[in-house]
Amino acid sequence: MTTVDPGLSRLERRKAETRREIIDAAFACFAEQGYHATGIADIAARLGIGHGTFYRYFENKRDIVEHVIDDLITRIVETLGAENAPDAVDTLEGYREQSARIGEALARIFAEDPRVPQLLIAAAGIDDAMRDKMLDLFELTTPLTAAYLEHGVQVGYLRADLDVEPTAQAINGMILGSVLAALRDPTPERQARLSAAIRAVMYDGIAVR
Amino acid sequence: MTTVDPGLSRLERRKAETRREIIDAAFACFAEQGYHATGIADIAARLGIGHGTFYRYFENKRDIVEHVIDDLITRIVETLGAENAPDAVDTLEGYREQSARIGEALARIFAEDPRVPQLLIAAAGIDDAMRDKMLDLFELTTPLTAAYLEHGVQVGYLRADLDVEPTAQAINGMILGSVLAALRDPTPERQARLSAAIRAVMYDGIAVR
Amino acid sequence: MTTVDPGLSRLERRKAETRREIIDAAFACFAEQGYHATGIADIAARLGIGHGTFYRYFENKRDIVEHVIDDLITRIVETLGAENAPDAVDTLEGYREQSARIGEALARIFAEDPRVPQLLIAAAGIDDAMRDKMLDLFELTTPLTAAYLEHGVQVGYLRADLDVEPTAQAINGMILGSVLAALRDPTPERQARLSAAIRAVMYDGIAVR
Amino acid sequence: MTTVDPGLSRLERRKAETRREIIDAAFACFAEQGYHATGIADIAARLGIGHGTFYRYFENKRDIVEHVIDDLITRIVETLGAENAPDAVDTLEGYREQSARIGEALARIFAEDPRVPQLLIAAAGIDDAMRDKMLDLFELTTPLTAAYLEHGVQVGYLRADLDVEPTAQAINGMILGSVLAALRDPTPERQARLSAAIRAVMYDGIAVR
DNA sequence: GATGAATGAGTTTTCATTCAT
DNA sequence: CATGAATGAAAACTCATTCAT
Repeated sequence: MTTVDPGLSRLERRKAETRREIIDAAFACFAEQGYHATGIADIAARLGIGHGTFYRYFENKRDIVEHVIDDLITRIVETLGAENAPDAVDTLEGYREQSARIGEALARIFAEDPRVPQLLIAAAGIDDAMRDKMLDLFELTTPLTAAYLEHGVQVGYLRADLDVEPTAQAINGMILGSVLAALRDPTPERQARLSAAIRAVMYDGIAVR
Repeated sequence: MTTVDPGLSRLERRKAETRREIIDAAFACFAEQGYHATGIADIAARLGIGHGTFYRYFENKRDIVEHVIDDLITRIVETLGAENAPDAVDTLEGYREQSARIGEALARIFAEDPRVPQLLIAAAGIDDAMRDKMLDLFELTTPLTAAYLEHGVQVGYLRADLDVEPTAQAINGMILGSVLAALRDPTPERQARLSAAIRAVMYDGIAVR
Repeated sequence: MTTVDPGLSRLERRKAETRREIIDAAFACFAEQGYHATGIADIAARLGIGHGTFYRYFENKRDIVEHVIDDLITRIVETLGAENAPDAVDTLEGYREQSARIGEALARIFAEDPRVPQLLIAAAGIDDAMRDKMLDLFELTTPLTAAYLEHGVQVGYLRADLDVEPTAQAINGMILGSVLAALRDPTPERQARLSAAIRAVMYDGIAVR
Repeated sequence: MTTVDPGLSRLERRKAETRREIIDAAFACFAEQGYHATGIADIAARLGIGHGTFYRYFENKRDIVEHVIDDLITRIVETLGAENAPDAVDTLEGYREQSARIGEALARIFAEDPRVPQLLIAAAGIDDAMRDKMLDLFELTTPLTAAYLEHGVQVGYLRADLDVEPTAQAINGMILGSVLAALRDPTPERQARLSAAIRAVMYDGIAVR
């Protein structure tokens, strides 16, 4: 996914490639069996390398899981960032469409490969630092969403009295909920209904006018 | 917390008490150090009992964590159930107040003792069965919330076109988000703002009318 | 089996009775599950007594197995002794009949309750002292058999050049073999054929005259 | 004892060697202290290796004792097989000599290293499967001896009316008895007398003609 | 005297990490 | 540089034995 940097000697390139492979193998192992149930030997075996070799590329087990998670976070953030352009939208209609697009992008990451949310959940249980990293990831999305809201308020199609940041958090909570729901029932129809409900709540609220 | 049943011999009472103490000690250990970092010896040491004694009360490590989590879930569900009375509310205003009350009850459980959400998160990483139990817990709240919505629609103060169940999930997602947010920033002001924002989104939506 | 001594107070009689019951229960447990697989709790549970009570009657696990085995040996030796009367037989024919009778008595002990040889074998594996006790039991039969041979030689129907003691050992070896064989194939026909073969070897040898 | 297969890489050879060493060390430990009293740590310590290393070569304690015993049985069977050639003997005299040779071969195994019979006895007490394996070993010798008898009957120097198989069992019982006797009194004179007595019983019987 | 709750020594087993080849 | 053999810390779990009730 992340392409290997160019301009390196062949050896360095090969090394970076192996690192990549180890990260991918570790990702698969951790997601499938969990962090503690995964042994370094499992990761190495999946790649067909000696497990001593692993230690030439990563310090220790903690190190690799750190990299796996960071890699994952990078991918998620990149995906979000790619779709992210709050100031490119100037009407409520356009905004609704943008919301749907971002939702789809997230679905692509989370629902397409259920190992992704599984690993994120599992990671939160490794230790305090990891749990914090996961919470950070969740919090990190707040400003992204907040930027949209802010823009919408300024342009005038969102309520002027929005408490932007907490509102962004609330919205992201709904997205998180849909990611978790997808783990139990990943049928597209279900996802679509949930996604529609989220947008309905967001834009119209639930109260009768 | 849960009081020990009466009408038992002194020995039986003492035994039930010890079980309770072990569950509480295990809760503390798991929440503070995580499941894997906690040894049976740690739990026993915290209570000042021999670690062999532990095995007189619980089958094994898996057994105790199961009980700790089930105990926790019971407490949460009981709390929710106590505040739960969808048909006791007949106006939108009453409904808003009820929402606030439930939110506060949850805050009492989660924010008062941050070890509770910490443990729930950590538990999700233990194994597949535990992760599913946690997701179940999250899903379990859907019908509770849905019952409220359903009632509100019937009485007429909620929009007739609500897709009730997914909407309930969306709302619960916001609540989950606020629980997670509380782990990072547990200041009451922050919580209050978030809670207010959730209710604002719920009832009014974010769009300008 | 061994009757409880009379002339004791009621309490003493009760105590002796409980000892007997514990020995019997332990015999059953050791024979069925083996010495190491048997816990004191198993023995107590089989009797429906508390396992603390066990220690009022026997020092420890080693103590009980010692008593179980000694009890068993006593029973075997008594059985052998009851049939044993070398000087009551004065003809080869009578001798052959006597052999058959002893063989049957042994079969009654060993074949009737296969737990007996099973326990003796298992006991030999407990520790050096026990193994020696089992070997002692085997050796102990040598003088019994030797007495018969001696008598037969003196009376004149057995070969004068018999090296009595080793010959007795050889004969007892055949008996031991038949006990072991009975464990694998306890059908009476098989036992009868083996018993007949032993007597044929003993009295006639295998060589053509 | 069993030589390590050639034609292997140095590492493979070293590995096979270590396996052998572990089997030998385990043999010594089991024979000296018994199966249950022997810890994996004892076996490892005797070799000066870490006890984790043990688990690179054998699954668990049961696995190693299985190998130790199978190894022992193989050695015994090979020894018996090497001396075994029923049809190479055509006279009663040759037959008697052959018997003596086999007896000596067994004595070499059993009497030379008393740990061998000790281990076989101890093994019988490990569990049901092991006890059966030991009884199998004893039974396995029946057809070997029976083949000799059969041949002798056909050639004509053994009684035509022999019930061959049970007779073979009876003879093997005598041999077993002598093995056990050797454990208590391993003096060669004693062994020689017993061996002579066995042959006397076999060929001539004990009765006066 | 009976009981069974408590205890902890002792064992097996796993696996991250090191390092000689 | 890759390898996997070796290692031992660490953890779960059992059960004989003690002793307060």
